[in-house]
Amino acid sequence: MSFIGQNTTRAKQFNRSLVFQTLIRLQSTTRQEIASNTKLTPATITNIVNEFMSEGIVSEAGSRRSESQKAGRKTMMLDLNERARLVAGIHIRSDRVELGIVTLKGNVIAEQQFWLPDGCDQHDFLRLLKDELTVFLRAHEDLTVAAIGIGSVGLVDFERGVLLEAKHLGWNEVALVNELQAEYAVPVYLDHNVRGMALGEKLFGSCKTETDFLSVYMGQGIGAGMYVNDQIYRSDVTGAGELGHATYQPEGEPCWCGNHGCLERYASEEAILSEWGIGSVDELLKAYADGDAQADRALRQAGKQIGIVLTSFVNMFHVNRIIIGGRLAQENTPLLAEVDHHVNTRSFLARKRDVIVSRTSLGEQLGVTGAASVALLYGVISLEIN
Amino acid sequence: MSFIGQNTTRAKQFNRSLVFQTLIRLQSTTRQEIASNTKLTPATITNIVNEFMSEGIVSEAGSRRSESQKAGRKTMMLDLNERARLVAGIHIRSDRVELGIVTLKGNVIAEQQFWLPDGCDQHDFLRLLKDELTVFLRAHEDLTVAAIGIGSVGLVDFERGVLLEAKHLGWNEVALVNELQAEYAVPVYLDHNVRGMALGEKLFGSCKTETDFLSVYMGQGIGAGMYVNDQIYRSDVTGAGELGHATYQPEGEPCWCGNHGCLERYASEEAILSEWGIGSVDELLKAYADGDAQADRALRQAGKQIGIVLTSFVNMFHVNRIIIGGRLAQENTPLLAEVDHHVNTRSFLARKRDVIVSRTSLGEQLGVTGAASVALLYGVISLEIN
DNA sequence: ATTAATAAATTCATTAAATTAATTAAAAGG
DNA sequence: CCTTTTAATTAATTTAATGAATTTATTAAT
Repeated sequence: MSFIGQNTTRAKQFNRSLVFQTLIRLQSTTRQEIASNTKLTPATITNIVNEFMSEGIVSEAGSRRSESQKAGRKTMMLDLNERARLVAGIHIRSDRVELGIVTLKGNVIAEQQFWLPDGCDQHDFLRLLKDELTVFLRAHEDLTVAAIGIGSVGLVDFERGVLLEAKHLGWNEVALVNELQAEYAVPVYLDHNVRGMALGEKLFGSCKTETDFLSVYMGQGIGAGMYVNDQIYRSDVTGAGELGHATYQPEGEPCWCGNHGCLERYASEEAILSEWGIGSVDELLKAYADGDAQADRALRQAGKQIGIVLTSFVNMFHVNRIIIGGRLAQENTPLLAEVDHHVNTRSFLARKRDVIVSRTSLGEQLGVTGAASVALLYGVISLEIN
Repeated sequence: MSFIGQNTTRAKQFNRSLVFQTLIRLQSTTRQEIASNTKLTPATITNIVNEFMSEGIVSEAGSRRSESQKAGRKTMMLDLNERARLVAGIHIRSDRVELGIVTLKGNVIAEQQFWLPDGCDQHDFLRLLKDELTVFLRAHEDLTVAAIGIGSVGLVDFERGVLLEAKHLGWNEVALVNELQAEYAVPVYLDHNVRGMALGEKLFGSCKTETDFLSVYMGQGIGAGMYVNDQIYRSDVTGAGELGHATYQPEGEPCWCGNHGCLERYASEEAILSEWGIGSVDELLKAYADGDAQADRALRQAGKQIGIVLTSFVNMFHVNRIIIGGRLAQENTPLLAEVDHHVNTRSFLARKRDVIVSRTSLGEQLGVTGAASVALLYGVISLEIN
C-alpha cells in the first residue's frame, strides 16, 4: 500500500532514473535528445548529466553535426561509461544458480554457475552460495561490484529481501538480502527471477520503449513479469505473474495449486516431455532439428496452448509486446510462431494493432542480466524503491 | 508512451489529489491523520488544506479530543463540503443513457435517463444527448456543474476525448468531448464506462484503500476496469479490460472478436438468457426469487464460469479485491458467491491470502458515479492527466 | 578574414514546493 | 496559575526544475 506523497527528493530520483534509462535506450545520444525525450528542460539535463559525469558514469565522446542541422554549435555526444559501475547478478533456479558480473549496458562480462546438490537444504544453500560467490568475485578482483541483485524462483518478498518459499526445494523464509549484505558490504536486492527478467528486458532488451509489456519465461514452470503504466508490477505478498497456473482447461486435471487444467500441465517443459515420452529438452530440440514430425507437433501444440492463454491476458491488458524466454523458445523452434499466430488472430487488441511476439534479445544470460538490473536500478542509479 | 520527467508542478498535483482522496476515504478526519496517511509533513498538509478551504471544498467542523490523547490542543476535524463542486456524470450504455449530478462525496443528487431509439445514428445521438442534457441541467439550475464526465461503452480514446467505435450502435469517431465542451463551456472528460466505474470504486466505493483491484461489470457484455500500482490502467488505443473475451473454452465456438469460446458466450446476460430459454433478466431474477431451481442453476453456472476466468487473472495480478457490478450480481443472487468460491479455492494467491469478492457498494448508480469520478478527479481536483 | 546566423550548452535568477525547526495555540491537570 | 502536552502554523531553509539571458561553437555568406 503506497499512498505516499511526492517531494523534490523523489522527483529527483525519478528524473535521474529516467535520464539513465534514456541514456541506455538511445545508446549514443545528446543532451538535446534526452531533453526532448523526457520533456525536461535542457538546463535540467545539463545538471543531471553533470552529476553522472562527476560520478564517472557518463562521458562526452566528441561532437557531431546532427542531420537536420545546417549551422550552429555541434551537439556533444554522450556515452555511458560501460564499466564505471558493475553489478553482480545471481539467478537462482530450482536446479542451479547462475552468477554473473554485468555492466551498465547490460553486458555480462564474467559468468559462472553451480548446481544445487540433491536435497540441498536452505542452510547448506546459503553456505554454498556464499562460498561460490566469494570464489567467483575473487577470481575477478579487478571487477569491483557496486551492488548485488538476486532473481529467484519461488515466492519472494522484495521489501524485506526474503525468499518466502521455494516449493521444489523445500526452503522457507531465507533471508537472502540480510545474509549477503552482511557478507559483502554492498547493497543487495532480491526479486522474483522472472520479474527481474522483465526489468532486464525494459532496461537492456527489446522493451526499452514499451510502457506495457509481458515477459514470459518457460523453465520448469511458466512465469511472467509485467510492466504496466511504465512500472514493474510487484505485488505485495507473493510472486504474481503465475502464468503457468492460468486455466487452460476449466475441467482439466486438478493442480497442486488449487486450480484445474493449469497451463503448466500442458505446456511446461516437464509436461511436454512427459506427454510425448521424450527424455529431456535436449532430446526434444535435437529431434526437432533432425526434422522429427512428433517433436514439431509437440512444440506447436505447446505454442498454441500458451498463445490461447496469453490471448485472455492481452484482452485484459493491451500490451504491445510479449517476450518469450527459456530454451524451448530460445532455439529456433516453431513454438514462438504459434504463440504469435494465436495471439494475433484471437486477441481483441490485434483487430486494432499487432502484438509483437518475440524471443528475448538477452539470450541465455537473461536470468543473470535480469537479476543484475534490479540491483543496478535500485542500488546504483536511483536508490528509490519504486 | 509516457517517459515524462517530474517537476514541482506535477508533484503538487499529485499531492493535492492524494490529500483529496484521503479526505474522501477517511470521511471526517484531521490534518494529523492526513499527514500520517500520506507521509507528508503537517506543514504541507496545512498548506494544501488551506488551499482547499479557500476554494470552499473543505471546512473545519469543530475540534475533538482524539482517543489516545490525554492532554494538549484538540484536533480540528475537517469535512469535505460535499456540494462545493458538483459534476455531471453521463453513462452511455448500448440501450440507454443515464445522466446524473454527483457531489464531492460521490452521491448522486439528481438523476435522469433516456433511451436510445432504434437505429439511432451518431448525429442523431449527439443532438439527442445535447437536448436531453440541456433539459436536465436546466431542470436543476440551482446545481451548477463544474465539469462533465462521460463513461461510454465501446472503444474510447481518453486523450483525444473521442468515442472511436461503438459496435452495437454502429458509431465511429464521435468527438464527444469537443462537442460537449463547445456547448457547455466546462471541462469534459471521456473514458470507457467500466474504467470509470473502477475509478468510482476507488474514490467512493469499497476500494478506497486498495492499490490493485479489479472492477467487473456484467451488462450486455462483460467488462473490467483495473487499478494497478494504485493507478488506473488505461491503454492507448482501445478499451482494455475485455474480460468478456477472455477464453473460457479454448475449443469453443468462434466469437466475432477472433477468439474461440469467449466467456461472454457463456456468462453474459444475453448468453445466460438464451442458453436457458429465459425472456429477460427481470424474468430470470423473478424466477430465482420464486425459488426456481433452473434459475438458480443458471446463475450458479455463470458465477462458476466467471470465477474460473478470474482465477487466471488473479494468478497473474494479485488483486486484493474484485468488485462485481451489474444487475445479475447486484440483486441477491448466488452468482457472486460462486465467483467468490471459485476464485478462492482455485487461485494461487488464495493460498496466501483471501481475495475479497463483493458487489459494488455504489448500487445502480455505478455508471453515473463512475463517469462523474473521472471529471471530478481530472477536472476539479488535480487537473492532471495521470 | 570578418560577420551574421544558428544551434548547443550553460549560467543565473526565479519560482515552486516540501521540509525542518521554531513558535504559537489550545487544552488538561495538578 | 503553571506545567505539560499535542495541534497547528509560521518562517527559514533546502531542493530541484524552469525560463531567460548568455556564452560557446559552428556554418555560411560577404
